[in-house]
Amino acid sequence: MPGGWGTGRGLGRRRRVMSFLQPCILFMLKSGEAHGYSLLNGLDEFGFDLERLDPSLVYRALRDMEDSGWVVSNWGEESQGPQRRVYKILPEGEEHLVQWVADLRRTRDEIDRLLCAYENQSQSITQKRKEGV
Amino acid sequence: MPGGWGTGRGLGRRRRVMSFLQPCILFMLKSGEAHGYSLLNGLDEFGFDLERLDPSLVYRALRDMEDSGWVVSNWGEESQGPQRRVYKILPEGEEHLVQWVADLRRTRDEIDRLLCAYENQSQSITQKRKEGV
DNA sequence: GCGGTCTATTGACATTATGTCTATAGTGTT
DNA sequence: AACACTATAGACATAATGTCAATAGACCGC
Repeated sequence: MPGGWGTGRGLGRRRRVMSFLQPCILFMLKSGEAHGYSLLNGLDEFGFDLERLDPSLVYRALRDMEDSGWVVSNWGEESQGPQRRVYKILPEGEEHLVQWVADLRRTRDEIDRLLCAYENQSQSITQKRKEGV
Repeated sequence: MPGGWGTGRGLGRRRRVMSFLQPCILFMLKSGEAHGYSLLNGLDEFGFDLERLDPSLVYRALRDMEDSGWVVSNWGEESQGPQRRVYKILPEGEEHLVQWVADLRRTRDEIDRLLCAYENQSQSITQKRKEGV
């Protein structure tokens, strides 16, 4: 949603989030600050296949969220290895996550509606076949 | 999926369908042939807001699906009003819908996973507060 | 018989979201 | 030194959507 949404027609404000990436990362940040690489490795919990997931997507998501004002970063205390940028969630980010969750819930319900309709239709066909119609 | 998916990294093959449009239309076409405008008006059943939904999206979805070989169209028998292009689902379309449904089911489950995690976290915080921790 | 409204479809252009590849850099291992 | 692993960034390509505007027949009212 960088920037705000159009005013015209469309699918309704905006297409639902499917790129789960941002909400998942935001959610992980709720339990404490972290740097990109560790967040990347935590994403398998949400169904991401780390073999395929390109790290640049995660870093981009973080930068975008920082531009949106949902998270802040600073270069972490030097430990070992290369410098790491440590991200922290902001109140704006928490608020946004609440909305995102509500949106995801609606999305799930809509998917469910289609799935139910699909299953019912298949079932009624099977039913008719059983009844010899 | 026009054309096939990349071979590199990414979110894993492809991002899940969220633009529900194509699967919903395909599903409606399962119960009988129809033209764009009537399909458009049927979309409110799936949670689309017809006030906002730009008709061109529906027509484009239909053309794209025809290019993909999932539906065919021909100009309907002249009834009244302007000419209408009548779409029919093809076996390839039905097969594709099956895959789409499986994909949607996975998508829903992944959303559920995040939602559950989110709810559990909020709950455990409330719990801790109750316990005075 | 002209203007508005509803049905019906199309095309062009703009913007956003994603995917893909490559570069850079420090650290530890062999 | 070559390699693998941690860590991040940038450029470019493509796909998915959104937005606008044009076209056209039919019907309704005045």
